[in-house]
Amino acid sequence: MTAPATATVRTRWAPSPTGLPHVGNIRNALYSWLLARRFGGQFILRLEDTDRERYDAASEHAIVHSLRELGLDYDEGPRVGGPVGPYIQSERLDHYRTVADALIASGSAYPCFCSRERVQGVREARQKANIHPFGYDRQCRGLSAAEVSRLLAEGASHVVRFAVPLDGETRFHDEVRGTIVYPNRELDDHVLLKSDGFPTYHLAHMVDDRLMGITHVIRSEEWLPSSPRHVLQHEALGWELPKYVHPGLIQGRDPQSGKVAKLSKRHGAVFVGEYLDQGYLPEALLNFLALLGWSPGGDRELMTRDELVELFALEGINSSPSVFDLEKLNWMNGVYIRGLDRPELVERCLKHLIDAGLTGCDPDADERAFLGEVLSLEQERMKTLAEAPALASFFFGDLPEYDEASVKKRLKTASAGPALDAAAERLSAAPTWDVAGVELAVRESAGALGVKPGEVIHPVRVATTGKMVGPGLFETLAVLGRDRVLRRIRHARAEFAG
RNA sequence: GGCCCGUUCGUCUAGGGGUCCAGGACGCGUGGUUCUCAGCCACGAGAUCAGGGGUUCGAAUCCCCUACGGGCUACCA
Repeated sequence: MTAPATATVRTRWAPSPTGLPHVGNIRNALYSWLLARRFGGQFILRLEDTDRERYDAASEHAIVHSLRELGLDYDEGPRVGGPVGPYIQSERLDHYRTVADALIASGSAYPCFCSRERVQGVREARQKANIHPFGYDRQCRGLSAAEVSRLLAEGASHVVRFAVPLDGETRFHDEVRGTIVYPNRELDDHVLLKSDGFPTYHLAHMVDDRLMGITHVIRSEEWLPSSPRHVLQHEALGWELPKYVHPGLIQGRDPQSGKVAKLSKRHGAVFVGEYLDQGYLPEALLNFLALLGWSPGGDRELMTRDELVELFALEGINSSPSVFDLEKLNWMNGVYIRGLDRPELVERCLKHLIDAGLTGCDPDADERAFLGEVLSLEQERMKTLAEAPALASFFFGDLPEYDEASVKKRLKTASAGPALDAAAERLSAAPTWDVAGVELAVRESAGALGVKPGEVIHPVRVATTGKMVGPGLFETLAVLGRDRVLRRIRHARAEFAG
């Protein structure tokens, strides 16, 4: 795609603060952000808080927080402001009222005084009798002007509905799907303004997109069926359509039934904050999410944020749904963790180590250096940062936690005792305590006993780390330090080895 | 039920009429490296491109039908 010659690209992410943002929501934010950054435009955050019943202040914070943690900076929005604010819908109610009035004046909308109960009853009856459209039966659309003003004067509760054309069809272009055709007779007269004076999504989003100069509306497939309503509203107002982009949905699998469906509590919807807390790196999450429904073409998979911006294009977006695959995210996160340099690795793991009580909340330079040595030994084994404490805990404290199976296999054997004794003796005498020094000591112990190095290495590993899996033994011993190593070997010798 | 959208290895995907008896990645299996695990490297299994009809000299690629999957069907977004 080529950059629009005249208008600059302006995209938005417009979540409603009714729940914490999950990866499905964030992917749309990502695509919107990427498009804006790719073409040097603006990315806007707008809060669609028009549902007073479901409003949740915590999710509002989570939305802003998640974007910040992921580094998806917005040019305009709540807190930062901007030229076409406010960016919170509840603060711009008059705009929606104005547009609704204009629509009423031109005959494209009308007040509806029907009760919720009647509307619901009608809907059910029509659906059962297969009368199209299934929803509202347009009773109030035929009200005389006199009747309307009488009811209005009485202060009768009402909503404002859009007058959908009775026949014909609505067609529009979707950037990833091509032409979409929708028969108008399937569309009932949807609500524009609720009885509490708040707009519905149908009205609010398009008014704001217009007023905020949004050029590309990126939202998932679930919005496709209501798009013709939005197109019709634009036509009624004589407004130019933004470009519509409807990527396929992200689906999750229900562990019970194995069936896939739109991400939801039951179907694997995990909040982004949770992934971040679990130690998934923002850059890995973004890279992975970008690939769920988009591809740069070819074999390219690992991409930095900048590369993503550089390569992103609407053409690569997929119209078919995709299943969120945690296994692949785990792999990718591991790749990114392995790419971290030592100070970064320490920085990112710090929170988890502190929470686990392995280090103080403000480690000094020496402690950080030690953490760096420890973590880089475990780095290649980490799938998430949260695994750091469990993997590295044996580096801390007097004694490690001894794993029963490991002890049984490597320490409670006839050869373990002599091996530990020999190792302890040579290690205590080792002239230098570094990788080469301890390696020499351990190998000489084996030589003296006339056994293979493994016969000493394995018992020493369990004696000093408590487990039979872990980083290379010599590197481990070097970091552990002579005192700790000898103490542990002697303890294991006395405690376990026959 | 109705309408809309979708359908390439288990999963994410490349591919857009001949170079595809379909390529890459995750996962899986085997082997190598090695003190274990991990990592890394190599190899392998895995898709009659949902099925059926067309169009064409030629179709994963274009058209139609069917099946299946998903979405929507609120004074929620």
